Amino acid sequence: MSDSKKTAPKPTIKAVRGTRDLLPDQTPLWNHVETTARAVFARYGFGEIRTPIFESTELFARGVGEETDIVSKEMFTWKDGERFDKDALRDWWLRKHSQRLGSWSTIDAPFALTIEVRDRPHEHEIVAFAGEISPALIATLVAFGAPSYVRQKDFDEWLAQDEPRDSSQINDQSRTIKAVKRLVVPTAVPDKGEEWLRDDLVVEFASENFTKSSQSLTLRPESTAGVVRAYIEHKLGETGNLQKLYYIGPQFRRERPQRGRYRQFWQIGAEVIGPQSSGAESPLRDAEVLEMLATLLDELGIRDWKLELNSVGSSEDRVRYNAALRDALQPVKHLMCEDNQRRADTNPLRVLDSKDEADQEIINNLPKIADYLSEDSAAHFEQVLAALEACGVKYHLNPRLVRGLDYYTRTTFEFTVTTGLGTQNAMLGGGRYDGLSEMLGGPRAPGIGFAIGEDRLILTLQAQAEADAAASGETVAAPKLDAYIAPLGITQNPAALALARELRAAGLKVEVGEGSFKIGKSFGFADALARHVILLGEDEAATGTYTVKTFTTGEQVKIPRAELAAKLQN
RNA sequence: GCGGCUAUAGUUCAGUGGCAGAACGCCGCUCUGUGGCAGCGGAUGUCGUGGGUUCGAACCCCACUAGCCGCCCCA
Repeated sequence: MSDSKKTAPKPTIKAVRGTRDLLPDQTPLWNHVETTARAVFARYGFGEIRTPIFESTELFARGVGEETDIVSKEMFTWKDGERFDKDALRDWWLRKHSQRLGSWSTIDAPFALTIEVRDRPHEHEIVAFAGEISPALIATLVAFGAPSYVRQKDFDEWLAQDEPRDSSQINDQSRTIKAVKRLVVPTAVPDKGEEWLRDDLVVEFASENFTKSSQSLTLRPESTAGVVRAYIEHKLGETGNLQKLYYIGPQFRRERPQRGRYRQFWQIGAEVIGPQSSGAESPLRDAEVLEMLATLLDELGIRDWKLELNSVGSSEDRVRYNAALRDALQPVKHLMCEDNQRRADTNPLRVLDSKDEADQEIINNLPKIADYLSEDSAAHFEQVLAALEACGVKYHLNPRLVRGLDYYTRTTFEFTVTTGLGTQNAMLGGGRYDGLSEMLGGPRAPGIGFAIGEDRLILTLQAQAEADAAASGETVAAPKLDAYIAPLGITQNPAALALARELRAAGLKVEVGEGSFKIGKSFGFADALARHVILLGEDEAATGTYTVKTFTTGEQVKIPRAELAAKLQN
């Protein structure tokens, strides 16, 4: 015992910031939400689409918008397939020095090593000259001509600082060594001396790009862009039909985690998109989507949702409104808070979102988007409202509802709740995106969609359930298995498993105990897990009649094996 | 990304410079074919991680990590 305490414990690995595990006590609720969503979507004619979890970075830059916070600072982006292009570098170097090289230009020159700068994988620096990482060879090369670039001492120090402190860091070092071995640069030629080895070479080297086959990829921060990409890629518009697509899956944004805000979070979303001739642009679609969401939230038992609705107009409307806002803000912006002063110049729309109390009066007197809608946009919005009223879906017009993704046009909306989410009270958001397909290089394909924050939905449901439990004084019990089989001795174990197999085949939910447990302990396990306990001892094995106890009533009966399954159903 | 609060047993938390605790839960026994109740007994642990101050640190200081709250943004 004391020995094992002396060995240094390995550092534990925990779920990374903003991610979490959903354990079996959580997943039933998640599955319930997803099952309900699928059922509702199916009734409205939606089919499921599954798009990749990572996409080309370019997709989000163009779709979501380069200037949005999501794209500019919250994406998990990396270079994939980037390899050091030794040939390209050699060609470059030989070309650069062809005159001086003369006949040398065809030979294999010794190489200089470069390493990736730590934590900045796309920057390289030269550390030593060598074909292999051997101190002897390095020493030789240093003597030969390397000193103008790197000193032996620097290289030694660099190696030393990478000495692993414990086993968990070995991989890190191996990676670095591997990087060193991989990145090989021709820079020196035997017998030509160090005249070749000048600092300007390093500078020039650093400014050249010697990577190949790299592409920038990004974990999806939202799914609409990917769905529209798929719509374009598979030419779904060519069918002429309206496409109604839904998805359920994780999204990734590198934000500071908070309650209801995670770096990996789940969205349930849907998109209605198609060529104009399919009716994709019809206000009926907007209303249908909103009515469907109201139905879904009702069926899930979300009690206090509120639909906030606005129209931000077409992209042309928005340009005009932005200009009007900018003009209106110019004379008063110096009275506003720092954030709003900045927004007044960079993104006037966002001023409308401001919660700064002192600025509210100014904001309320700013031009209203409604006054800048084109006739088409205004008529479209009116028809959406009319259809909602016909369906009896309550909404609140919020002229200050401005959404942060660039692709939104016309109808925008948000469903908020008051339970369980604190200030992150937006549980769901969406809107129309009539120009998105074109932005992604596709055909004209107006659309409307939404994304539900599943994590937030679940938090709300849990908060509601807690409030109910507190009000009624009752606690919700986890559903129990139908039976627990308690073998009374290890010799009964095989028979217990055989019985379990039989009952499970009959559709019962069954757990099997272990014959080495004492009977009291078995009862404890059984009561925690199941509604009935089946005792399996020598008597039962001999007679084929089993003792079954029902925990809720305390009743205990003997049941022949053939009748067990039927009796346990109740 | 910014500001604030927090981190001690499986869980909820107490402990503000001097032997690391309570409750619940857990384990054992009373009790080897009837548990839950009861009685008795037991173990809970790198006090988030790493440094520093101190004779002495869970406690004071610094850094880091993570969570929560607010901002920002969004789902």
